[in-house]
This record gives sequence, structure tokens and C-alpha cells, in this order.
Amino acid sequence: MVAIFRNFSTARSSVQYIPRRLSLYAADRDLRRLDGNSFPFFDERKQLESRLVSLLDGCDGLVQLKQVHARVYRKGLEQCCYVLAKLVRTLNELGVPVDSYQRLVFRQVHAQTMLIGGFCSDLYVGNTLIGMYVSCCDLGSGRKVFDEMLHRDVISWTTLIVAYTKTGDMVSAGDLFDGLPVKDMVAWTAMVTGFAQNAKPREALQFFKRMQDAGVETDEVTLAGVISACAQLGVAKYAKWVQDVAEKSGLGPTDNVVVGSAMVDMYSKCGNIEDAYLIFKGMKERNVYTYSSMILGFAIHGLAQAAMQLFNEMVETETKPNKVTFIGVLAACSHVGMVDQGKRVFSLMEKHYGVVPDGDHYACMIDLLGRAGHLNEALKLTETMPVKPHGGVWGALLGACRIHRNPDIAQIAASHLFELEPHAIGNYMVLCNIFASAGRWDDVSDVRKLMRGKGLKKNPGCSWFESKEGEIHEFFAGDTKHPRSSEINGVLEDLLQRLKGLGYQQILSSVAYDVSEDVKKGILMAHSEKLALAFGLLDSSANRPIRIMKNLRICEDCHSFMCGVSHIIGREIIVRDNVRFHHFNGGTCSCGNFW
DNA sequence: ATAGGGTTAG
Repeated sequence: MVAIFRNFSTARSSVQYIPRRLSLYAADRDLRRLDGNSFPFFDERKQLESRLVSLLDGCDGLVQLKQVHARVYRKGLEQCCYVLAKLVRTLNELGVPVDSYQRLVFRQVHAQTMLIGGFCSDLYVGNTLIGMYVSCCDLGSGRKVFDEMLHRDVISWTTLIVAYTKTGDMVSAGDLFDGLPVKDMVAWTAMVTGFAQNAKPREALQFFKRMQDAGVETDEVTLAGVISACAQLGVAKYAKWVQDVAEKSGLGPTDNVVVGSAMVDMYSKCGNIEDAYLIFKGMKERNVYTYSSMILGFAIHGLAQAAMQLFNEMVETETKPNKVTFIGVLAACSHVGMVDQGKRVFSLMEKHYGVVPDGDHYACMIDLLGRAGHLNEALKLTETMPVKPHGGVWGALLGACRIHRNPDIAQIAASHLFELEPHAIGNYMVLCNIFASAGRWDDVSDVRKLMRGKGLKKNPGCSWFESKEGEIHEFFAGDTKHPRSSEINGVLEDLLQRLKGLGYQQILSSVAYDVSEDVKKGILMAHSEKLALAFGLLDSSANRPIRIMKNLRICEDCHSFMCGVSHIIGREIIVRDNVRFHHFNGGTCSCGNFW
């Protein structure tokens, strides 16, 4: 067959024009007519190929696809790489989950293309093979095809780069990118987005700057990644800069719904909920992302009424709420303890809006009940909910046990969590904290032993602050490496004395170590958010709010410290912890001590 | 023909 195919392909090279998209019926009829021929000559092979391709184009189900597949073999067309490649594409487009049938097709395609060296010379087939392996999570085979291809284009590279970013292997992705001879906008964007999606926002922003210096164009997809990076970092200065860049490229938030929605999220996560709302208001078109981002923005700022009101406005429009929208509404209730409202929304979401609650929604409900102190009700709901509770659900319960100091329920939650997420360090730390504040030091040391046994290390507390110049200064707990470290300590000492004069007492139970009181006091004063606050006072200009970002939940002692400092200095302090914002002003916090 | 996309509770 191979020999015949090659002979004919040199002897008769003219192929008649065949429209690509025929109706299913016509394609099928033509195929049947061609069935009469016992031996496929080149032109007829070409015709068959086109017919099969158009059949695949019109394919709307797995059954049809399998029929076409069978026909490929019946007609001896298994060497037509294009048809096989198309078959794989169609499987992907149909969204068929990777099962044994799909693997069978993959193996056949690979075997045939190996046989005739298809992917060595044909870019489309090679790229399809890479994509195919990537889609079934066999990156190694994808890489092998890539390495064996004689010619590669930027698409081959980008497919593989993206595959590496999706597995979190940014090093391999970066190596590939560096070796890419001609980098286009899509390839650059893949890297920027890859960093953003792998929680490396700083690298994402650096890459975007490099991209701009290289004179590469920017479009809305690139911006989406960059904006997401800014949101993660929460840096207001970059946020403004990115908006400038966007508007210069004609992709401002007013006219572009993707850019606008991402910016709503970005500004609210930078602490500028007012700017977020301004963007929202100014947008010409709003979709479910836009509304959900805004509702979530209100939620993390503790503005539950605004979130509810916006939700009510939303359901009057054409835009239907989805899963994420309800996460936002429930989170809003949770952050202020609106238990009854939350329960009502939860009960209506399926009945009125057709959104079936999933594990994440239950996690919100457990969080809502737990935060409000209804720990037993929360436990009961966890045990009776219709879907199997995932880590988030038990995690919410564990978090509630920390707030309300309930080591017994905490143990139940933790035992599930250690099964479901054995490597998630945060769970062990929270349990340690709960036992520590109950004075159960033996239990604390058991948990620490368990962690050591698994080779887990504490996730260090880290805070950062954006200086006047837009530089990001990062502080770890107990950090003395900052060049202005001694000044920082001086500021803290001064603040501590003045607060003590007002009756402030350090909350020693916030320390999860069994050490002396003096050591505890020292540990508390070296918490990263306090270091960042002191540096903020040294650096920033007066009358502007001080914005601090933190990777973990703010501790009780730091919370009360911030309250006091906001009173002393007469300035607003905004702290973003891992879940929400705290606006400290004149001695009180926007969370009303409920967080 | 084939590559990059914004929001998600603990």
C-alpha cells in the first residue's frame, strides 16, 4: 500500500477541488458511491479523504465518529495521516473523556505515522500528535514526538510550553521558551499566563515587561494574564500601570468585557474596592464574570449588603448567575455572619436559579455556620450533605474550630483532612494552633511529629508592602535581613510602648510554641505583618492608606495591634490576608472583629 | 488546518 500510494502521488498530482464543508448527507452519499470501487486510485483516495474529513467536521457524537473510524480502515485509508489527525481533533472537540477507546485511536495514529514517517515531515500531523499526548497527560510521549520532528514551528513549541505550564513545570517551560527561535505573541502570552496560573505573579509581571521591551504586541489574552498576576500580588501601582498599557493598546475596561472583568477583580484584590466599582459602572457590556467578580470583591471587603444588592440587580438582567456567583454571595454572608440570609440564598439557588450546589457551595455553608459559632450544626451538615465533602469542606470546619477554640471537632475535621490532603501543610498548622491555644502541648507535639514524619515544613508567614517607588518589599516572620531592619524595630518598639499606655496587651495565645512568655512576646513582635507595617510607616507619605498583603490569616494579636496603630497614627491601614481585607481606621476594623 | 484567556470558598 505504501509503495502504491507513493507511486501514484508522483504520477498524478492534480487534485480536483472539493468544498471542505459538505452536508453530512451529501458526504455520506458520495462515500457510498465510491464504495463500489475495489481499488482506490490516487484521485479517488484524495476524494475519499476529503469525504471522511467532512464527515468528521459534521460529526456530533461518538457513535458517528466510530463509524467514520471504521470506514477509514475498511477503505485502506489508515495511512492518510491527515484523516487520522482529524479524527483525534474531533475526539477532542467532542469533549470525550480519555477512555480506552480514545487511547486505542491514539495508538493507531501514532503507529501509522511512525510507519510512514508522517509526523517527521508534516507539521499539522506532528502538532496534532503532540496535542494528542498532551491532552491525555502523557507529556513524555509528546516531548518525544517534538524531538523527532524534522520541522517544528512556533505552534509545536507553544503546545509543549503550555503543557509544561499546566503541570506546573515552569522550569521546563522556560527552557523551551528560551530555545524558541522566533517567539510570537502567543508564545510569550503562554509564559506570562503560565506564571500567573502557577502562583508566580512576580515572574509573570517580569515576563510581561520583557515582552514589551522586545516590542511584541499585546492583546486581550495577554492582558488577562497580566491583570490576574496584579490581582494576586495586590499591588496598586502596577494595577494603574497595567491599565495605562491596556488603554494605550485600545483595550480599555470600558469596551472590552474580558479586560474589564479582570480589572474589577484586580482592583478589588488590590484593596481599591471603589476603583473596582468605578470600572464596573463604566463598562458597556457586563457578563457573568463581571458580576461575579464585583460580588466577590464586595464579599472580601466585608460589604455584604452591597454584594446582596448587586446580586438582586443582576437577576433582573439577562445575565444568569452561575456557580461562582453563588460562591460570592455566600462568601459575602459568611464574612459578616448573615446566617439566615445565607441559608435562604442557598435554598433558592437550585429552586429558582437552577444551579445545583456542589462541594464548594457546601464549603461556603460550613464556613458560614462555623464562623458564626454553630459548630455542631456545621458538623452535622458536613456529615449529611449529598455530595462527598472534599478538603475545602473539612477545611472550613477546621478553620471555624480555630476561631471558636473547639479542639474536639477540630480533631474530627483534621482526621478527614489528613486523609484527603496529606501534604497540605496548612491543615497541620491550624490544628497545632488550636491545640496550643487550648494548652494541649502534648497534642501539639504529636502533630509536629506527624508533620516531621511526612517531611513537611511550616509554610513561613510572609507579608509584603509596595513602596513609594513601586518596589515590593517582602518580610518573613522574624526577618532581620531588610536593610532598614534596625529602624523598623525602633518603630515597632515605639508603637508598642504607646499602645501599652492605652491598655493594649499582647495576645500570647496566638503563639503555637510552648515557650516562655518573654519569648512569646518576641515572636509576636516579629510577625511579618508588623514588620511590613513599620516599614510602611517609614516609607510612605503621610495621609495615604498603608496597604499590606499577607499570605496567611492575620493573627489575633496582629489584628488588635493594627487597630491600635490606626488610632495612634490617624491613618487607614489596609491588610489583605489570605481570604479577605481588613480596613483599620480610628481604632476599629471593618470586619468588626468577625473574621 | 494546528498554539495562549478573566472570577472560586478553608
